[in-house]
Amino acid sequence: MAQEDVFKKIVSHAKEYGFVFPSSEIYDGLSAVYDYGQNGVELKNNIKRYWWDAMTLLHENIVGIDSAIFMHPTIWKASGHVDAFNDPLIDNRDSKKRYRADVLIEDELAKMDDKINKEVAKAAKKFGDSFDEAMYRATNPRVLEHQAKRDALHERFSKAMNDNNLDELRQIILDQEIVCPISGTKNWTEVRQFNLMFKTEMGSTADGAMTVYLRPETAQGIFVNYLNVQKTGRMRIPFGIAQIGKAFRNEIVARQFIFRMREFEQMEMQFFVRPGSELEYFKKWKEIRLRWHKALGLGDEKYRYHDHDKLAHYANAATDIEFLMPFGFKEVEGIHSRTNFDLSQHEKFSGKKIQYFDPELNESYTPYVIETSIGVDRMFLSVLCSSYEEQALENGETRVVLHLPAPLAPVKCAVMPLVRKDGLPDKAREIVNDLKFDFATHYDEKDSIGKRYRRQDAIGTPFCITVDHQTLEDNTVTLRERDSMEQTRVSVDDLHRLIHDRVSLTSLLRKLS
RNA sequence: GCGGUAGUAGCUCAGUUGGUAGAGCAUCAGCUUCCCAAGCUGAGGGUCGCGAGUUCGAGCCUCGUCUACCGCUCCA
Repeated sequence: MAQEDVFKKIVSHAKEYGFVFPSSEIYDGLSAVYDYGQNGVELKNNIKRYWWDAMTLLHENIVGIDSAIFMHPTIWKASGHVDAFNDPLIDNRDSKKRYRADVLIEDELAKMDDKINKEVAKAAKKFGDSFDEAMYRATNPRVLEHQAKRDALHERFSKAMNDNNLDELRQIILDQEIVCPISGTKNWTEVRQFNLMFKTEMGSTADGAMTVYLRPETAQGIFVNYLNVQKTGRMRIPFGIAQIGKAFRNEIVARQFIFRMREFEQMEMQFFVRPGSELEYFKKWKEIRLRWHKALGLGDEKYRYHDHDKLAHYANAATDIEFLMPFGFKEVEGIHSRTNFDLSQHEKFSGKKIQYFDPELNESYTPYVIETSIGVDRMFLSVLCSSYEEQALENGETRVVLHLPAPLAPVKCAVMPLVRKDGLPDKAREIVNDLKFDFATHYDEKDSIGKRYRRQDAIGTPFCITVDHQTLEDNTVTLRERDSMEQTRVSVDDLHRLIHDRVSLTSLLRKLS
């Protein structure tokens, strides 16, 4: 089966079994927004719990916070998000290529400069040593004419950019007869602005309202709380702050199911270190994070690092942990050495001193930061995709089974009476009422036992407990394991321990330390 | 955002030249059933993505719109 077909089946399966639904589906949906269903939310919560415990329980120098989605708008100026994601874009209808309108005009300006410079260079060659470039530029009529046109355009362009006048930008492109480098035509669309940040207003009256943004990343909530946590938690460098929360990006295109959504959830940890030691910690966190992924047992060969050659303005090292999805290796987690960029920016914009006094060095500095940032939804997708199997059975039938890591499974065990009579349901209920305090437990008495097993396979339940007539005699049940389909006869008294050994997060966490 | 393709029950799909919607699986109730989607009886569920138009009449034709997939494009 082609990988795309597998992916389609996984998407269907996710809906059919209550993992992921398209948002607002009865109103025809909302592009690139999805809801998690009754099983999806459990799986997602388990993933988050695994990450949270791995960070905060296993590292005594990492603490968590939960910052608000709304933040002071200046934060996004300091972080660079306001300026960096306001590109005016224009499409050429013939070549179907998209350009930044401002870049097209800047190129045109550069061309005009070239023309003038060539003119000057030609004159310089002609006149030799006695050539006075400044004088020539100031007096030659042709140069002056070109320069005037160029300056006029520059002024018009600057004004349009300052006023955020998109129609004017388009008009400039038309007036200058700028053509698409591919198609050579002037068949342009409107200029549109894509700001990746969602805007809203805070304050009830129109004139008193303030524009605020839905955060495009959770990291800034950590940076602006750095001082609070460091001081109140008596934290000493190196230390980390972890956070799980929603973030919002108004993506131009958002595709591939929950891989790229407009509303998504991040699990981020910012680790503050002494300047100069950042690359050492960068390396360390790359390893720690990969180990966290691999401990799930989804398959070591499905992971790879992707080191960035081109670094963002704030970073001095960056790598992705990529996972093999049905549509190829895709970024699931990013590990970045963000230098002291963010804290320095907030120091500058807030006017507050954000420094750490290092008692060992007896000096103050702005800490450097290593960031580990993982998308919850992408993690969810990687777990779902690698767990999905259409398995051919010996009897010629197929079963769909989710081989979810047991600690992440939405339901840990299902208890079912073999038949619906002779007091077996009562006995099964009794077992459920004992297990339900510790494990997500299902009870099911409907349909044949085989059908019930398949239903649990489809949502990845690791254990099925079946009550039969022998149970009434000797208090034993059969414990059926999801992946092998093998059954063992065990005492009801041992159930708790047997299940706990397999489904508790502890077993996963122990692999990490 | 552009281009192409598609949208009918929870899922997978059928639906003839335009004549008031079907199947399998799933769901629910009951019977049967001593371990891997068995069987029997019955039931519920769709204004055919949404909105206009053409027509005596639209799931089918036309336009618009929303959503998804594929290809561009973008991705701190």
